[in-house]
Amino acid sequence: MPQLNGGGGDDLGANDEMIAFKDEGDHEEKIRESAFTESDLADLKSSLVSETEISQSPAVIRRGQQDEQRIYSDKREHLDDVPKHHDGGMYKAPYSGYPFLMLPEPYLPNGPVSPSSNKVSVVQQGMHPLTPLLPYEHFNPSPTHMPTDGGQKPGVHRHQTQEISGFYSLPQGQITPSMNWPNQPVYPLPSCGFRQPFSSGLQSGSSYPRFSHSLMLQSGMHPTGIPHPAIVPPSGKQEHDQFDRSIYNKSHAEAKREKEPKKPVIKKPLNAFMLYMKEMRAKVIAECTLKESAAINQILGRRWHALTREEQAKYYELARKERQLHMQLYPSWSARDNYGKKKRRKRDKQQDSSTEPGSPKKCRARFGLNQQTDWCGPCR
DNA sequence: CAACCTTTGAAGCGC
DNA sequence: GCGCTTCAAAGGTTG
Repeated sequence: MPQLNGGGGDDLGANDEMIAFKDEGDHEEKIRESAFTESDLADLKSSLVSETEISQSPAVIRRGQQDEQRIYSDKREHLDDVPKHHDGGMYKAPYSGYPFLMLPEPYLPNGPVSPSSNKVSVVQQGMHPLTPLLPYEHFNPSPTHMPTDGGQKPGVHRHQTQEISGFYSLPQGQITPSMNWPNQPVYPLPSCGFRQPFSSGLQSGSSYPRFSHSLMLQSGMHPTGIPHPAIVPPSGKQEHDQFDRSIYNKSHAEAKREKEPKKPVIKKPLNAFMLYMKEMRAKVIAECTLKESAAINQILGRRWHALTREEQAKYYELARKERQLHMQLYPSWSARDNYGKKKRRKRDKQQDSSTEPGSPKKCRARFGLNQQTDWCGPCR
């Protein structure tokens, strides 16, 4: 784990992070576990057991067992020494980068959150439990979205407990682009003389993803009925409508066959840099009046390297929490599940253009980026 | 309208 | 175990 106070590891890379996670996991586990009661965790455990029982592949079983074992052993290990850092229901994490680690009671299904409140305060409501960068502004946590009877859909993971689902049973909320992390560095708004070759103007509103109501209700939903940003329609957002239409263009059997195996796609959890990009993108857009993501990402890549270890550590830590939660929510999921689609496309493309010296598109893009060499200071 | 571009990091895969 | 590949987000651009 990245050293928050500058002590220890030099490398914030994935491997070191994971190793450090194992070594320094006690603190993290305590933080996480303080969100659950013992009975909650027992529920989680039993549900995970159920998950492994209904899982088909050995890999699924293996991961489910591992998760179950890990979670339960962690629970048993730390249940008695979990630091109680609650203040008015909001956990005060010792590490200030994660005010959202422990969700206050309003996040729980039975919490006092008013379902009618669409605009909620940052961090507290309407956002991803671990990434306040992910708004759920179009999600209406009406009771119809909350499976209180344990109703099970095909392919649904039964391990989802109410406690964990509480993490995701978030009311509508909106995050302003200016939302910051507690200790997040603030970049001054420059008089940016950036020349943008691609576009101009700042789009009103946030660039953060917005999950449409219909999307959530149809397939952007965690199997438990809890929407999660990691869950997207089977073919992705752009193919969403196409998917429905195509069914009617095919024979009934074909459509049925095609429809059945398609499950909501569970996306990979975001890594540290992705989380950083999500948070800072709007800021860079505002500062540099840029909209083209490739250029923005280059800026963000440089800024990422310019961050201090401590600043990066916040995101590595958050990413680790993301992975943890993702693993708990989808024990049977593997990155392999989303493998192959682009790979096949790329392979086909390489076969087609194996004799070509280079990609004109890439050269064009590089040329376009060369036009941006006169970035203003804040955009470097 | 799918694919591309661009970034870093995590994970999968093949050897 | 190492190196390569793929995918995660984003949205303008391209074909």
